[in-house]
Amino acid sequence: MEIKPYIPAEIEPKWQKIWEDTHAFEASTDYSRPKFYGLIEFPYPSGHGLHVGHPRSNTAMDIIARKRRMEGYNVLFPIGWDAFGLPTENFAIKNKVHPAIVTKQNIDHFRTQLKRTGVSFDYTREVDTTDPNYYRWTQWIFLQLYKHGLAYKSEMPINWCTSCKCGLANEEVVGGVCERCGSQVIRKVKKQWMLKITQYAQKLLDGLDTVDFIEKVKIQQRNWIGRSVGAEVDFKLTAGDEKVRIFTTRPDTLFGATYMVLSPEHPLIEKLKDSIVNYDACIAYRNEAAKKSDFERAELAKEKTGVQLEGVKAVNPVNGKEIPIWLSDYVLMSYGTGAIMAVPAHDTRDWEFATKFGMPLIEVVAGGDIQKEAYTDIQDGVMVNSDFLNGMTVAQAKEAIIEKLTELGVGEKKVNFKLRDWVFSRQRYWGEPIPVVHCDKCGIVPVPEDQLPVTLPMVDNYEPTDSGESPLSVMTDWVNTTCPCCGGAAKRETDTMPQWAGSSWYFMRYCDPKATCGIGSKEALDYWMPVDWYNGGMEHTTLHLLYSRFWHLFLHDIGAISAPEPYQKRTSHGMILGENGEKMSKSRGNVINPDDIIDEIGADAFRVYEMFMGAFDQAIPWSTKSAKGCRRFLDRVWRLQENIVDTMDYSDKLNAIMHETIKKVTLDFEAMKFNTAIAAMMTLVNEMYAVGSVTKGELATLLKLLNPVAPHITEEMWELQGLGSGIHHEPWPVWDDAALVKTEVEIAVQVAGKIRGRIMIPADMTKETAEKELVNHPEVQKILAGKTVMKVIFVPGRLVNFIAR
RNA sequence: GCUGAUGUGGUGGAAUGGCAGACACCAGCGACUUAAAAUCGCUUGCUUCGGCGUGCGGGUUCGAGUCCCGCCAUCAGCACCA
Repeated sequence: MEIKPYIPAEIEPKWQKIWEDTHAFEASTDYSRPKFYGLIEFPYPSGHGLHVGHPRSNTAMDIIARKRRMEGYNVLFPIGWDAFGLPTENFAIKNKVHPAIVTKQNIDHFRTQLKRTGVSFDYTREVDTTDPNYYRWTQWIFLQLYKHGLAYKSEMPINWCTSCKCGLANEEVVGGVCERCGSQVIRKVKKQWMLKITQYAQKLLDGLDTVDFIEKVKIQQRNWIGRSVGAEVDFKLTAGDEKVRIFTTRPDTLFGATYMVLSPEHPLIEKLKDSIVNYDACIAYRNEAAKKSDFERAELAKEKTGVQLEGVKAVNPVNGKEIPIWLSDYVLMSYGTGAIMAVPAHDTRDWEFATKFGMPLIEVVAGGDIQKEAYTDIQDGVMVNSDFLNGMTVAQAKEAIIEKLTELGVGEKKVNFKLRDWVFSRQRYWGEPIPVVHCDKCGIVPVPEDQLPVTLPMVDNYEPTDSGESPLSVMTDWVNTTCPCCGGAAKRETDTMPQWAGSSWYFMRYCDPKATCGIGSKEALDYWMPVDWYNGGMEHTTLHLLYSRFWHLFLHDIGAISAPEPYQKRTSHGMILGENGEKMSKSRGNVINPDDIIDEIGADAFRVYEMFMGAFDQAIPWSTKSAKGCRRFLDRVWRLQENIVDTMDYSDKLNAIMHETIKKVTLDFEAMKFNTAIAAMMTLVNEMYAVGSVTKGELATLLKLLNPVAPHITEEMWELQGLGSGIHHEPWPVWDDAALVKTEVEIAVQVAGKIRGRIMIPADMTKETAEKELVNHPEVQKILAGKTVMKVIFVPGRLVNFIAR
């Protein structure tokens, strides 16, 4: 039969319009139906537009969402814009356009591009983090955190460019110098708003046991939180009344401590100023250390540096021994207490430091060779040189020493977390204003909730200030206000929130995006939350995923949301690399624009390729040639219409493979093995061509299976074949296990594990029968000629292995 | 450095401890065509035809791409990019 040609440029816009006009993918507010909430990370609408990486996650969740609709669920699959942030602000400064205007343009561009890919987002629920109706509630959440003591101000080091005289993001610091001007960047201390995420460390850890995240995400989060059990121990000093508290995970090695190390920023240095003989050298060392990042400082491979505090020593509380105190930058103020006892015999970094500076080693756990390297094993060692601990295992010694320290009142058991509090201030314009005012009389006063949002003033100058304060600080009309408490003159907080703020609760807002009396109505939040399935990048595992879980756990605790955890299931996609195998970036010149690909092969083929190109969770280089192969596949699907047998039954020849394919595609989609699901459909189509014709029933099933991946072509063919009013609300196909049963199977014949031939046997042959009788099979006889069989191993449906001599 | 992952033909990849290379891409040959494109068909890991082959070296097992130990290489994150 003559059929019209397949022209994606005609059918794709046609169906996109029909879906929009019929509200096909809008979530229903019929809360009696079973729900499915599928989520992708909302994009940052950058000026460069969509790149081919975005559609990977989008299409994957789109497949799941479309399949769920066909399975009868009320599906929420929303989209929004994470639109505050540094790149937009920098673009705006450079090009003299207001960030709000840039943002609007970028969002419009992104939306247009996204719509072309045919993703079934519910665009009526769009969320934009820069919309005052949205950030009003971001500010509200901040106030709740503040009221519950989880937001506080603290001195924190920031990156400070000595030439631009402004604070820099880590990303703007390249190799220790300012990305813009190349001048040296130092760490400068500034008062910053902090969120006490550490108070939720244990809850964030425990919650992981209740959710279905892929294992590597759970492991990364657990390691990031970094719970470790140890002890805090007080060391007296030989000068002054001060004590130094140290944290250690190895209190059992206390008798092996030969010196102490303080972080160069440790406040004790100031307090002991008068007792320290070489105070100037200590300050010089601290200034040197300020030039390095924590990351550089903690590096194991680097040469250890340090300076000894002269004039003061520390006293080991268990044996009264005096040990020297050093400053070294490998001890960070941000972890533990900023001070350690150094046990060079049993800690690698201490060992390196001690070897370099000639500090003594005392072996307290026997079993290694401490002259060669630190002995860090905690399983097999036995305590020595440790007074009352001698002869104990490491585990026993830990218990015993903690008991002793507690008894003496010089230490205690301590759970410590690597997780640090969240630096929440930015000295930037393009972010949510932090809703507090500073009053000379009343101090920090939160803006009353009914006065939210505190809107960003629309002004012309949002460039960084020389003082390092936020650009908002020079907008006196906005800054000067009255105190909500006493009515006197007060000043607004001029720091803004980080981009993380808006992205920490957007998934809640989708449930009820236009709510005006809260983050969303209780009814909507109760129905939709938690997110059933959240797919995103591995790069968001430790920060965004933890921050947003923290906010959600907190909102649950104050009764604002019922579900305890925000995400029931979390999966991850791999990054799409350029054709040269490198990360796509403008500077490398290897960026692929989806618009170009869609122009060339159509959105459906683009989607098929995005899903077919490789394992979903792996990084894959892009290949435009391979993408064209996917277009060929759709052409072949289209041309199946040339030879159709008008029956809804499956033909005998294709019945088995039809059911196999339904099963494979159904299960593979759920496991996000999209590449093998598509391969199975390709195999089915190849088989249909081998048969020479398809029945209308076979074609209908193929179209339904393919619809989530290639929605436009399948809608068009469904209509052309007169199969109904829209494939997207057809029921998902089911397979019949009975149709999969085979009477005969081919198995491999091995001799001593090596393949020697293949034979056909009845599919239901039992292990006993096979092991007894397969030796007599004529083919097997040939293979085994002249050998004596010692043992037979039979694996049903797979192989038989003869151990023979 | 720390944490997590990855390594299989010319390329992307497939394979509950059980027939390595499914499905594609590229390339080559053939058909159709005045010709080209498109399409269709065939070939396609290496091989001295014995075999050899899943980054390298060991191990467990009747059997290892898959499990264990030790290396090497690459990628992601490292808290102010999001």
